[in-house]
Amino acid sequence: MTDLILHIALPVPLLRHFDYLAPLDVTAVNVGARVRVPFGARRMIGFVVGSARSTQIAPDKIKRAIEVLDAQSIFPTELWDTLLFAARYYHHSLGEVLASALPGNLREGKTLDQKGLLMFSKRANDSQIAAVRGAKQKALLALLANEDLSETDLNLAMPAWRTSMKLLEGKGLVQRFQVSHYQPPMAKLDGPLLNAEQAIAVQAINEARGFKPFLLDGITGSGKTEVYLRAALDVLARGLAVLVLVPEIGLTPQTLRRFRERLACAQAVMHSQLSDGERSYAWTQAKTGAIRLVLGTRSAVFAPLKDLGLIILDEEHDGSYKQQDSFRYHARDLALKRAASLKIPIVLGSATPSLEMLKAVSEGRMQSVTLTQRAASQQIPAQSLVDLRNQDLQEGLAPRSLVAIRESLMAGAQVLILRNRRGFAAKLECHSCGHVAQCPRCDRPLTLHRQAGRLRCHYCDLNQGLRDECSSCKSTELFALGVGTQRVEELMQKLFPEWPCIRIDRDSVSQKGSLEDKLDTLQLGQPCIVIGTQMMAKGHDLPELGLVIVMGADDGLHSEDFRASERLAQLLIQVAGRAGRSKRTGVVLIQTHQPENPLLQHIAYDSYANIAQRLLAERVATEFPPYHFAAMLRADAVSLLALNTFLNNAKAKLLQALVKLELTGSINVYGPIPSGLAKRAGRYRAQLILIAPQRASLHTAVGPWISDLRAEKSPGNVHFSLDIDPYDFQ
DNA sequence: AGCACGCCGACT
DNA sequence: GTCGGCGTGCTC
Repeated sequence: MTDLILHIALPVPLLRHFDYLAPLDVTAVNVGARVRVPFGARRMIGFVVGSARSTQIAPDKIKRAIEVLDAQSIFPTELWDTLLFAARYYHHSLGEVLASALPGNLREGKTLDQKGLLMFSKRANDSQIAAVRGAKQKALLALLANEDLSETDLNLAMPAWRTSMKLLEGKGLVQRFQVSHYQPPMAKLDGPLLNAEQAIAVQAINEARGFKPFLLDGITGSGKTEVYLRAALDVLARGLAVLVLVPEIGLTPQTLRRFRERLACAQAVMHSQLSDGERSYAWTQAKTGAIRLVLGTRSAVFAPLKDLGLIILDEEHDGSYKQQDSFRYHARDLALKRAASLKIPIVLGSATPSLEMLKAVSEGRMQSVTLTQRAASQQIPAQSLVDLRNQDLQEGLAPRSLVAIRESLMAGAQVLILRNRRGFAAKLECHSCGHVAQCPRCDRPLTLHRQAGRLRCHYCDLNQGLRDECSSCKSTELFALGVGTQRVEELMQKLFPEWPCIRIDRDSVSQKGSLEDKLDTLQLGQPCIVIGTQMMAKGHDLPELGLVIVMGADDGLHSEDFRASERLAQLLIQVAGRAGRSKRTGVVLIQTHQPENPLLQHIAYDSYANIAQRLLAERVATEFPPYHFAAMLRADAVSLLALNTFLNNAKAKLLQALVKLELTGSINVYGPIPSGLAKRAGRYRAQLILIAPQRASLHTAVGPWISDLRAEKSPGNVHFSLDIDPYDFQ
């Protein structure tokens, strides 16, 4: 009797599996089961991807697996198929892909049995409650007054509740316990009447059977969520489960609240801020079918819901669906793949759909349903461009903007100053005519290297000194674009000391619950100034917002990133939607040095549909996605020389391979291009960009190429990764 | 990715 | 004399 050989995928960045002898007592294993194995000097959890009776591995090298952890595959078949596809498509290690689809507990080999969810129960009488001093502790006791609550409920009800809960437990006023099957208390309210467009959308989705992708193209305030709720209701009534994806953690509590109010079924959230216990609980309960609706961010696309009948993905255009490190998957694309694998409908919603999905609609691969009407009380905000040329700016703000801010505050409205995302490489712009220094050969903006005092082209070797005057209008007032909005907060405090100024960006809201706290403050409606980045444009309701000032719009017009103008259009239209939800008529002022720029003109005065058509035509002409297909080899190293040597070598290898594969000319290779962002953690970064008219030829060439690069030891300790369908071209 | 093995500088 | 720096090589 020969030993059973197991093919195991391990969570290491190696594009192959490893063979092991099955444990002595094991005669059969299922594909997809987890296995504990020795690997070098450590132990790891891997996944069975196959088995055999013989192996090429020498008998003295092969090791025996320690134990098989699951009798069955830990993944539902349909999810397994999607994960296999993803590993192939993104040229990523299967073991890492499979591990990334599991909650940490299960990834580390914990057993699948349900140990239950942590619940909290009040054990205090009225006199004890009266003696409690802390405001947060009092609030917690009030929440627990009539019902026991789970961690999930508490996260929803009160940010940063854990410290106060610990104190209450210490006094014996609260007790914790575990339950295995928790049914949260659920109300079921009737929804509002649908308008005609919503009714058509709901009917189309509810009648769909089999794989059927919908693009729900609805302007802000047109009631997309109501359509999601009705579609979910129908699917749940048929005994099937629903997966809802949103781009940001910040959007989960308010969205979950709406789903909880309306749908009577067990629901759970899945996002990166869950504790290990919460995460594996939600995962396991979804798998057994106890939880019927999962609401989550990017990684929830792997939620193993039993009898999944509908996927809803909100704000489809949002870049946060693309993972930006290690396993660089796009949750929207994998959601589509999963829906296809399950043969179920999927609804992608947005007020500003991505060009990829608009192209799919035009080719008949996706059905478009549109919502064009707003709820009656909401008005479309007035947008206009503020000409910055030759203006006397204060920290980048024009006199007209400052006047508008004062007027708005005096009228009792809130003001949002939106800074475009940072991280664009600096450019040299003329304050007099708005002209940005260009490379004469490549027709692309030159990058300003301030320390060196040089202007460089990232697409050719042009490297010139700074000019004293604008090449277009001879003005000598030149300044760096892409810098200089940091001190807006100080200026606001100086000019408008009687009104509070709130800064909302990654740094200021990194603590748990801090964003919600700030948003709650804003919803109270007191006039104030908010300085925020693009996260402010996402979904939050600000009823007293009367004025939005957009700074740094020009950065989006002069970027190496071909997607910058699409993103700028989406950002500005989304933020205008925030102001448009206001009870007052909103005003949006877009500051620019190029008021004649056609894109800005269209953003300010035209519809997104028309902008998108123009951008699509541009992408055809420039041979960029979605009409061509892209991949990117990103690399970083301590030494600039090692970095460029590696990328040049990689480029040469690819070009050689194309000759061998008779694919010469079918892939354009650009680079090495230095990353638009400053070097990070002391390492220089650069990349090669691959653009091909056919997806197939790109994948044929890239597969062997990346394996080759991995096999070859890179001198100078160069790190690299492959990004298929990159979102960010910086 | 880890982790071990291996060959050169400032510490008890 | 040896603790430890991280270069490079391997993992069934």
